[in-house]
Amino acid sequence: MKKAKISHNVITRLPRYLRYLADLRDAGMIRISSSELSHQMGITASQIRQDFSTFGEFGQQGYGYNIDMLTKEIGDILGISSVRSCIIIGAGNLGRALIANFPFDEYGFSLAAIFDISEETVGTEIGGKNVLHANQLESYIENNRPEVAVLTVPVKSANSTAGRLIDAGITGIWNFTNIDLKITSPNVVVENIHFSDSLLILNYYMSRSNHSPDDEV
Amino acid sequence: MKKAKISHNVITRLPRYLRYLADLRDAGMIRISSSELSHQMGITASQIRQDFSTFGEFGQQGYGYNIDMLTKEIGDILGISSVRSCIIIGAGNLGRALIANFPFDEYGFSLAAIFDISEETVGTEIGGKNVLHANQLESYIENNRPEVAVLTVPVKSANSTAGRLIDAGITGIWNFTNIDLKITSPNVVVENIHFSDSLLILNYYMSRSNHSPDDEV
DNA sequence: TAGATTGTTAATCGATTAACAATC
DNA sequence: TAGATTGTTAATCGATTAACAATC
Repeated sequence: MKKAKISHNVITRLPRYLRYLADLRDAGMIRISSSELSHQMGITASQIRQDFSTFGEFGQQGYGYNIDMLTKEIGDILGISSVRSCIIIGAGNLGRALIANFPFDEYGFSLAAIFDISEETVGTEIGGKNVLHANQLESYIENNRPEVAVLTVPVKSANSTAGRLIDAGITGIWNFTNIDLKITSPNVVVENIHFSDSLLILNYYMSRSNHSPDDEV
Repeated sequence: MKKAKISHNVITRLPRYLRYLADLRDAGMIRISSSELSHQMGITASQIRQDFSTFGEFGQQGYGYNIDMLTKEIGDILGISSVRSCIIIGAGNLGRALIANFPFDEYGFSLAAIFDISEETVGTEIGGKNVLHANQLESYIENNRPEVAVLTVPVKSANSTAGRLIDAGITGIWNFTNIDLKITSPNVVVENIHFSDSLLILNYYMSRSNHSPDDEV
């Protein structure tokens, strides 16, 4: 089964399309043309049509795109409709923030368990879930088969934890630690959120901007 | 003063170079060639040399790059050495996580103040700093001139808060809210951390991988 | 029907990779 | 010096934009 390779750039735009479409729907709109969406999003209508046509024919000549229908198609492409079980490793501040505020279920995930190693935290409840000790990771994964781990542990235990997760059968890691995980298994998907990289990029553009009005950012 | 436009792709790789160089230095290494770094990072040596040469001549034929020197150069390009004052708006879980764990000073920032609107939070201390009420934002910014705001407020107040920040003189926003801020001022730099986009991308690649061994990710 | 707008092909632009002379 | 490795130019590859026939 051969698949045409779809570029990473296209994939990264899909969630953004989804956000704009949700806003349009919330505003009561039914349909939108690529050119109108282009104005709102600040990208070319050509790119929008190219992006969508990568996955199918979602529009209609002379009409544009039906917002509900397009939302559903993009959601399906991104896998929102299928539910994947995930676990959070590390119930520190960041882990707790995700547990308290992040709507995993809106994005096709269900949060199944929380792990930590701190004596004070293990056994307590966070967000209605009992925090398990990380030494139970392997047995939990074998028995419950979650697919994804949210990695919010300190940097120094990041790689060892990731290794254990993968050995136990985890196939996706949402990595919040500020390093590139050393992973050899080709079947594991890793998606990074590198706070520090992002802040440095902000720093870069700030030191380049504002100095002369004709600079580009 | 005309500057050659440097591509965003190059900029996004700089923090990653910096992380690898720090690891190499920690491992006691003094110098590295583009080809050795290429193996470690999984990108081509050609790209590495191209990237660096965008900013200057940091290497030496027959020798490679001095790690300390290269680290310093890239750090300077990213603006690590200059200190920018920043404030956090929103002392919820995420704001607190950043205050507690994120080493702003390692990346050229100093955290100057924290704002919130909750009666319970305002007036308390977090990370050794007194939490101010958000109605003092304007006066604080005018008096203390922080450059950057870390936006960790709920989505519904994101745009209004951003507008106030910019009106008061903030020129950089590290945006953790899950939306694209509506900002018209051309001199404001925004860097987004969109958790939901990232998780959807993870979801996409998971639904595409593991099905057949010859698929690419 | 006439106007609007798609899906797609072709053209352009930009980014990555390859190659190699320069030189440490 | 000989070997290694850079910085840079040229070649390739891929992504974006433009154009337009198809068609709702």
